[in-house]
Amino acid sequence: MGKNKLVLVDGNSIAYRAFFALPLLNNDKGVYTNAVYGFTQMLLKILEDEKPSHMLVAFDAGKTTFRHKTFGEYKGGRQKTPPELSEQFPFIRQLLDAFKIKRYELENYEADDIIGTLASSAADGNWDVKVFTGDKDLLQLVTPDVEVVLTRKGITEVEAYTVEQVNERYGITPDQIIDMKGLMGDPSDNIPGVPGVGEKTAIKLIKEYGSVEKVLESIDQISGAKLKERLTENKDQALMSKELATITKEAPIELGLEDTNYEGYENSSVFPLFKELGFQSLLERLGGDEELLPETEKEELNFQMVSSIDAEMLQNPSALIVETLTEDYHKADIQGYAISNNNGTYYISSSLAKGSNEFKEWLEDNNQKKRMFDAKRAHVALKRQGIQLNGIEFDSQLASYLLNPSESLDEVADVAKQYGKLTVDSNEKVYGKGAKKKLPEEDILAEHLSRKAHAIFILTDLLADKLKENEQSNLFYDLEMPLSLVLAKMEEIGVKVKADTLREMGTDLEAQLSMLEKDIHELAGVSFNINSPKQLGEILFEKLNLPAIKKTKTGYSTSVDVLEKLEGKHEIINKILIYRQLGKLRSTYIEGLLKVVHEDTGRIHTRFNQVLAQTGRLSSIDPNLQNIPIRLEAGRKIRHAFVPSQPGWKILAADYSQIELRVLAHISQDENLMEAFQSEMDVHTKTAMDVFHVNQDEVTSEMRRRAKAVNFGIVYGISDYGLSQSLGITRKEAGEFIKSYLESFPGVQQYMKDSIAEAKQNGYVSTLLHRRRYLPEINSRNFNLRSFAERTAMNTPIQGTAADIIKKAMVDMDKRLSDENLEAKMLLTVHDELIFEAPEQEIEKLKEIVCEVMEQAVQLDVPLKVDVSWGDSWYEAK
DNA sequence: GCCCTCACGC
DNA sequence: GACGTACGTGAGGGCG
Repeated sequence: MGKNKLVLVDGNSIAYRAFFALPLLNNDKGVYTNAVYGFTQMLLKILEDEKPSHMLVAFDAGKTTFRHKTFGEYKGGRQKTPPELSEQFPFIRQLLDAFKIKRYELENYEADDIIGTLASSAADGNWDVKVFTGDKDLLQLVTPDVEVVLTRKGITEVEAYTVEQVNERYGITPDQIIDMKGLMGDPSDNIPGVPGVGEKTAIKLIKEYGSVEKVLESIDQISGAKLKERLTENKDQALMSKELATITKEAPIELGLEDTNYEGYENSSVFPLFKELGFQSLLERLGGDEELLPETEKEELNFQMVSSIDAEMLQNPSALIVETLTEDYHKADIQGYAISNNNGTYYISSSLAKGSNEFKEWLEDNNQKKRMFDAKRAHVALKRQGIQLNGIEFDSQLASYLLNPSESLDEVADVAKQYGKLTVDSNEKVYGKGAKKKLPEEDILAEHLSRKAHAIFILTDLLADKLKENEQSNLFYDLEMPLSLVLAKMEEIGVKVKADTLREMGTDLEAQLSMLEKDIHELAGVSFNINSPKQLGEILFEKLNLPAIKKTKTGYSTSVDVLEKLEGKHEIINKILIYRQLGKLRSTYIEGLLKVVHEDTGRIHTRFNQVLAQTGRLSSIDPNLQNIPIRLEAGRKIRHAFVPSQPGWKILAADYSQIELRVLAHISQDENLMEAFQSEMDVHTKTAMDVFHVNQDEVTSEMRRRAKAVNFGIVYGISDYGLSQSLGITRKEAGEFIKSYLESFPGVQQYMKDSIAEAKQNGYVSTLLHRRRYLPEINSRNFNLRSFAERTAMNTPIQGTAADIIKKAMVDMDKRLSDENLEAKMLLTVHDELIFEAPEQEIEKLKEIVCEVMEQAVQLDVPLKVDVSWGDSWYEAK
């Protein structure tokens, strides 16, 4: 017989976590629901992941407990539970009842004690127990049969602790947790401990002596006069603290393990409560699971599977679906079409479409307007069938991205669900996923595509109105829509890559790597997989006994910053660093790129994702051509392989100089920063002068390096912690740099304040061209979430405006190239850089045009500056 | 198939 | 005082 699975939940703790992790949501009746919502998410996750046979949620009861007899001030000074949370507890109880989950509370005892008692009574070997809580104190309950799962961040991100993991994290056994607390105390429960003893000292002492009692017996042997004195003076307090921290396993509870038996819940009792609370998304989440809910009625849609194509279908305007199943549309076949317009909705099979010249002409007719979803995909797929798609009036994927970039809207179903009433099944539901993905029967396909087409036809007006309301119509029609076609063109052209050059570099790397591997294995005295952080960590920190500087949640960290700190301590380190660097080049850039070079043309066709990045930037996949190495020479050589596609042509690269800082100068109107750009100063030197209060000729290279990192931080919105990491200094020092920076650039400081205020006021921040990013967490009472939202509020207008500018330059540039009848082709964009190929005789002209177009893309109050270079490869164009 | 760590670019 | 900290994509290992 299998073991019983008992899940015990610390109800108060999880409710608190949920409350502080989520913004203060309320439902349409004005009742706060954030804690209930978070609690529900956690419950669903537990039921799904753990599938418990037994389950119970324990709550604290009343204000005083048996511990108050020991120590009257126990939990003293603790802030009162916010009323916004208190009022949610009745709903949490209702929720548990609806889920048919047992709940329990006991006068004079805390939830911990109920959990401790039940967990210990389940120690007969027939039970697997999991305890869910946000309170680290409960780690004392861990045994080989009992795991404690702590919430990490948000609600549903958790970390399970076994005996080994407690030991790994604290270096002590679970039952020594109470000894640790006895010495260090716990401010949140007002447990005093021994003054002056914190976590580090407590662990050290417990590791050495085993328990509080043993420590107190051995005070004489302990080094440090001050510590001795404190331990001596606070003996009783230490013992009492340990007692307070100890969870009882003998609470007089009136229910036994069998009473916690869990048999699942019924939608009929859960759904009405969800509805009352306004948990629409959870309703849908459960509703989407066919096992839990009978199929929801889809509204009727009249569509025709047509056998011939005629004018009735080819209306202006129409919604058009060009269906592809393969993710990479450069390779995808078209599986079928659907058209929806005022006359009706029609499914057209791909074979029928292929034979119809009328249909082809309609697709290519710029005057026949098409409403679409991801038009770039259709454009590229059709191009390979010899069809030039024209007349794209509206791309609802782009529109919904502009309306809210944080919604991930990968397919028509997502947008339909969010904005419309018409039900569209997800592609996964219709086609399956992974290895099982396949075309359904044709009538199913026909209905699916028809529903998509119909949804798009209806959604277009709705989305267009919303864009107008947001003053985003220009952004949509004049920037993102034309840009999608420019990107389609760039992707279709592709960039020529010399596979032979890559292969030669690969052979060379191979030789170096095998030598390094041999050396590393010899130095380690054993053969192991250097690419495995786990094995590498064991070799470095256990076998070779090097000091472990940092841990990840799964083991030792072996990242670059850790290894760099160990350089000089052992010969092996440097070799590992080089091995890593070269290994990355081999796998990601040599092998990775070779895999995607098109056999016939020798070109690489990336895909730019125009609807993903929260800031408005583009991203690039399959392959990512926006992270080709440049910083280190060994990697930079990869760029030798990127060459013009025709003899006599050159590669030309144009990049904006300091575009983000120029944008910052413009937005903030900071006089000091504007002056720096107007006088064409080196901005990092200028920053160093102001931050370190020195003259230009006193700026050392170290000062400039630090100033550059500060500017980097400003541009990317990193925290003092982030800056401290990148400079290898303390967080305090990093904080002081930032402070000094903001004093030197008061306009910037004011901008930062204003931007946060704007986000609080409107709920979003925006860029020069009205791109938006919503920041609901800006008002969160969770420090982390709020801080993150604040940094985002400061940073997104800067990065997003820079993205606006280069996108505008791309659209303008595409037009200029054709107006001037140049053969030059735009190939790539890397955030602040555009890459072209052109016949050598066009280079001079191209340089001139590129500079003009990029620098004049928008008018700022500081000049935009572009650096251009060209050569026989991307490497030479530096 | 999914998660984690690591590493590359801006 | 907590907590984990710019945005992306991709490779490899290790687990189920």
